[in-house]
Amino acid sequence: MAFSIVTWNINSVRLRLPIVQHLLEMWQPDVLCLQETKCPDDQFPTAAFKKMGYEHIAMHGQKGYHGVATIAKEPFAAESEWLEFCDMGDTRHMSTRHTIPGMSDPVLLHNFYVPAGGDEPDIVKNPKFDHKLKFLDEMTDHFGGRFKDDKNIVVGDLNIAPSENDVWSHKQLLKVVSHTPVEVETLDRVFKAGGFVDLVRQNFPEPELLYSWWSYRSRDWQTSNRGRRLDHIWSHPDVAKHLSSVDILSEARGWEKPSDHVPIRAVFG
DNA sequence: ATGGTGGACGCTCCA
Repeated sequence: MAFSIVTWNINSVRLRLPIVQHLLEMWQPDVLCLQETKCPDDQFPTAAFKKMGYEHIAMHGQKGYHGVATIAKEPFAAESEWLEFCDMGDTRHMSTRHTIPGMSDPVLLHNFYVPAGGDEPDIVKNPKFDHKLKFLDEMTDHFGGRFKDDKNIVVGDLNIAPSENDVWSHKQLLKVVSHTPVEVETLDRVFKAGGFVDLVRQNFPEPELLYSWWSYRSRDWQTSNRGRRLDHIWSHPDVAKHLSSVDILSEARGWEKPSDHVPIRAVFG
């Protein structure tokens, strides 16, 4: 029995509700993790999801910025604590426990929206870049500490394209926030602390070019194809063993009023 | 070297 998890930075769940519904009809995932919902919890379009058979919703949102939500067909347990990164109070993380058929232990599914980090890759001149690196350091602490005995899955917009095959031009992006060596190294410490497997790369090995995001500031995203792989799905090796396929839905970048990110799906079993 | 677009909010910030 297959079980699928989708992650998507939706850039306003209320504005994008039609394309979210389209995705649910198309893929019917068991679990959908959204980032950048930009929606306070009491204004989340809960009824629209319930009407589509997604009756179980946990969210952690705020007015105007950030916000994550995890939506499922079957019941799950939401962890009551969110990581309060850097004491900013930003809604950038939530975690939920799910039972996946064929797996003996429940998984702990982390839904992340890592800070973008501003324009300049300098921690002195740019406090947002400093915040991004500190946020990642706190992730490393948590995966080496409180979550170390869990079967973790990490999904979300991590706002870093780690490999040279995750960007349209490695050379031209080395000094661009999202692909700088210090970000890649800091993210790699998170990855190693959790003992993770990159499920997307397990399915599409290097050197295949993979992108999940194309800027809005481009005349024709498809022709110029200057993308970056900012969205990720990682898991504990015991979970990775059950991976059967991964899909990156690039065509969603061309949908009506698109997000600048596209959905990624991992299928288990 | 610069600007390009888009969303939320409310006369501006963030990506």
